Amino acid sequence: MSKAVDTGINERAQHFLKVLIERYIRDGQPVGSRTLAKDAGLELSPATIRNVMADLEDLGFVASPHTSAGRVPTISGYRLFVDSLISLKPLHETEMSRVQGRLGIDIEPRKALASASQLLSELTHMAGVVSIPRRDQVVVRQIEFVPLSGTRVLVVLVTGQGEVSNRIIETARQYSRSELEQAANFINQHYAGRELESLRTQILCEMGEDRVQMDQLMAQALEMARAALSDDESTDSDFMVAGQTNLMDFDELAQMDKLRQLFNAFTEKQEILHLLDRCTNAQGVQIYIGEESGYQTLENCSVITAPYTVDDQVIGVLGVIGPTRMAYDRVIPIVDITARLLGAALKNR
Amino acid sequence: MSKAVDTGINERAQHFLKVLIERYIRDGQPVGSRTLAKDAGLELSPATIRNVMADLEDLGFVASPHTSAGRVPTISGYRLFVDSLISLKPLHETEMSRVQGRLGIDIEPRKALASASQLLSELTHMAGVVSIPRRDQVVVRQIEFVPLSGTRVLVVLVTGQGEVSNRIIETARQYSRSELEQAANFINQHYAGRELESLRTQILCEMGEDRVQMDQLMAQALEMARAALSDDESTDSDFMVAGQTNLMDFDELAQMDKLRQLFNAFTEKQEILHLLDRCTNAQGVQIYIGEESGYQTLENCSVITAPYTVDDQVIGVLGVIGPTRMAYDRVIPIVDITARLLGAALKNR
DNA sequence: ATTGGCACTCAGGCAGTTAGAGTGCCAGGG
DNA sequence: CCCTGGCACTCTAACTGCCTGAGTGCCAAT
Repeated sequence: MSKAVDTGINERAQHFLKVLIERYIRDGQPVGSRTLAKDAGLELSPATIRNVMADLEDLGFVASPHTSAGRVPTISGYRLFVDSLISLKPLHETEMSRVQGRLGIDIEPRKALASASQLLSELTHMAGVVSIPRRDQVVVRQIEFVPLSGTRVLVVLVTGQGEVSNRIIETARQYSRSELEQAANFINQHYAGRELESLRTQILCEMGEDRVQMDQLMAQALEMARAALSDDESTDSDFMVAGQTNLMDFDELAQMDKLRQLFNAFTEKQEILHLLDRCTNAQGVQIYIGEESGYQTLENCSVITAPYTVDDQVIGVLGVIGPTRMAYDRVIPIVDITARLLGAALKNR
Repeated sequence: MSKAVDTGINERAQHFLKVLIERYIRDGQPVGSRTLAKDAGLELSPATIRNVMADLEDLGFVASPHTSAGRVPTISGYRLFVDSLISLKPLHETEMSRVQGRLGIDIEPRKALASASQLLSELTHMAGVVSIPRRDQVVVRQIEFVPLSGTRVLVVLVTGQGEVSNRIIETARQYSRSELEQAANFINQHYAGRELESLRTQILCEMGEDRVQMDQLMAQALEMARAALSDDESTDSDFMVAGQTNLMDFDELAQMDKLRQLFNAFTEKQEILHLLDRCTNAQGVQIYIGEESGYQTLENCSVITAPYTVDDQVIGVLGVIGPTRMAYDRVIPIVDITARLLGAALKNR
């Protein structure tokens, strides 16, 4: 019993597939029977290999671009490879210390995210992406109201991670500075330390229920908080990219129209955002090979992601985007480690 | 006496140059004598045209890629063209109303900038850039200090345009909420309405001079303001891009290495930033053709910029980046108008 | 089951040819 | 003096045929 899945091929064939894919990933040329015979280690003639390769082709794990070229892995080939054949290569020490250095503990959250995406792109020579944690999964530490001109009020929100965000709301009437201060005090005393999302729902709930017992101050404070937390822009998530241009170096992405689509996907954001969102739920490294992601745009690309967590709670996803022909054995550990260390870096606050 | 500059060529030759460049801009092919003879309107034979073209080549306004190709404009050719030959094409009505619609008066400054760059890229099918106004050229309307944990104080700065920015400073000792409030009051009363830059220098100055007469409150307030306004990150300027990928459609930029350099320039920002900065001082539309910009990266590109102003004061620059072979006659008015309307949109606040 | 042998296929590189576009120059004409 | 037609020349781009190397599939022998 070798691996979990029954692939319809014996262990020797799997070994050949593994070697073939490793070779193909290395030099990007279709792999022929002669080459494979040498690489495989076993003392077999090219002719034998040919038979095996024909089988692998029938099962859809490899394909040949034309009659007299070698074989190239298919999507299913890669899939089998990453699922059960691959031998992961741990990071080199120098790489490891580099990641640790750049994701040191005493770093602003925003910068940590930037470093992470930068690191991913540098280590893999592909594009690194890091989703920016959604505000509503974030702990509210403190809220402040500052009067502006007229009925406009500036709301300042300080999160548990030390990030600050502000927004301007219109109120029904003009409030004095001290009124606003009282309102803020009220909210801070009663609700600080909650997640934004739960805070929002609870406030809405209490406004519905206990209307009778509320004094005017409470009512005002809650109304203000409601306006401040209403979810138009604070909810929509975002991500950062680094090393986009690395993708231009890969021959398989060298056609302008494809490349353009891909780059547009980065600027329009929502497709990628969807994809990253999907990965939030899974745990550990996830891999989408080529069309598996479900986006036309990522046809010739693979995406490797991992959620990053603080106190065992997923707060975001990071990953790498590159051509299907990528060094999975190196990239997977890189993504894995980076996610862990980013989580750690965000914790110390 | 035709135009201001003596170019060493008579009016007829200038006319031919104009027609040649217009033609070349239209279809990107080297223009031959036969074609030019037809296009020029005058009843002249190709042979005559050839003589003129030879002159133009001697003077460096055109060049031929190889013996039996037509002529192509050189940098100096384009320069002469945009300086004295060009006939600008005003925006089409539909375009005009589109710009007006998207830069309507009641719009957040941030969004106005985004719209402007978007518009530029859409109308020209090239890349649109808009510099983000530097904070220190901006009027301070209001400042607030909010106590955080320990000695950390959150500084909130409201600008004349209604933008809000915040930053966290470390203070020498812990301040109470009311102390901070008094300090803010003091600053607001004495200094509101100034430009950030002048405010900063004045505060530093007063701290030096009148030390004697200051009571403790004033001293604290000024010290805090100094810390808040010290210029590490608040000064460094930034810009936004739209339609980067449009550049991938131009044949003249189709080589991956060039394109990559160009895209990197967009992400690394500082080169472009320099260039935009330079344009701040000039007034009206400015044009850099090819190597004129002084950047290797922009070798095959032209940059057309215009500063945008509020109350006759320049607060930023916007522009378009595209291949040297671009429709200058259309693009120049587009940049011009967009700058004016962006200025107008930012004024109403 | 493995292997060597053989016929077959295909891409890519090299050389040669041709057609077309355009040039420069010159000598003749208004 | 400026313009023009004519002519020889040059260069590119596209097509052609040819050849080689790499690789395959199949078959018969071990």
